Amino acid sequence: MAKASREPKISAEEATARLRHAGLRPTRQRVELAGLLFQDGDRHVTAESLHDEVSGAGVKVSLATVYNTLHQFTEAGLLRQVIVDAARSYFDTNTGDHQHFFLEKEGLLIDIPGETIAVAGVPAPPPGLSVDRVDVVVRVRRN
Amino acid sequence: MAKASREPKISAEEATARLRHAGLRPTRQRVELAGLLFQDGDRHVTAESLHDEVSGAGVKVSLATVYNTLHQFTEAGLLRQVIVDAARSYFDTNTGDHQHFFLEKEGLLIDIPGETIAVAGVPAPPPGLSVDRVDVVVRVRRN
DNA sequence: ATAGCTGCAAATGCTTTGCAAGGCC
DNA sequence: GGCCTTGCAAAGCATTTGCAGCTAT
Repeated sequence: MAKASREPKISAEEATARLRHAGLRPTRQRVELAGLLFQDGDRHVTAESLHDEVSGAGVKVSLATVYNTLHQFTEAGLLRQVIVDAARSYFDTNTGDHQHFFLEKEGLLIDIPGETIAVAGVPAPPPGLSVDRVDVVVRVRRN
Repeated sequence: MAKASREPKISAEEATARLRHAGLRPTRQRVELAGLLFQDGDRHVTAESLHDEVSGAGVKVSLATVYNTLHQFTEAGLLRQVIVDAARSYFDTNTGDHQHFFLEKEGLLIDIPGETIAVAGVPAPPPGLSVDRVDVVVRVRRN
């Protein structure tokens, strides 16, 4: 059930550089997690899935640290949080403008490039409010 | 802090009829909750807010029953669940096609009529999947 | 009568936090 | 050395569930 066809994780040096850039101290755990997360531009993880993955790779990182790290990465702009499921939080390594397909049954997220979808007719928000972001979630199910 | 300008709740008879229609037994608690929920077509509640409201009205209903009732109403098609916040579930009395503004800071949901927003360019979902629904959440903040 | 509901309290599942020990600069 | 980070375990929340007692039909 492990992901067989993923590019090898990025080097510790790359991960370290990336962390320093974001103003985060490159600890062993962060470097390890960054290595797994940023190997390509399209990953969706939950704290648990990432913890399983890093644990499966033989690295010891506590679940609490995974949670903390995901939030730190998010604050640093390295990740984006995606809210589609009441039960758990997803984190997306793609921080750019894009939307998602979501397969609720399996907890699967699939990116939709930002230019693909056009949302027209968004009304002006009520007085005193301004638009922060427009999220589109295309909920899908298996046929 | 109570909502001062809300229409009086619908009569117990109306609520009862509505419940029977949905195939739900009109118990005291359900009639009471339905009366509060369906007084107009645009309410967004959480289990806790509804529990506070019904309790504040001097009616005794346990929080567990509020949760159960919200889910039963949702299954019966009387409510729709809205997922915009990782921390809590919202239920919307408007079950028709429409979208939402969401003020995260205050947990406030505001309806956007279905015809207002047009989402174009939704790509065909990956093979084996079909679109269930397209949710648009316009996240706003106070100026 | 009886199948279905309710309420309480306990349990659950995800997430956060306090704090001592350890690691990076 | 000093400050930041980690890890564990405990705490926290929203939500769900088991089950005895109650209620609508």
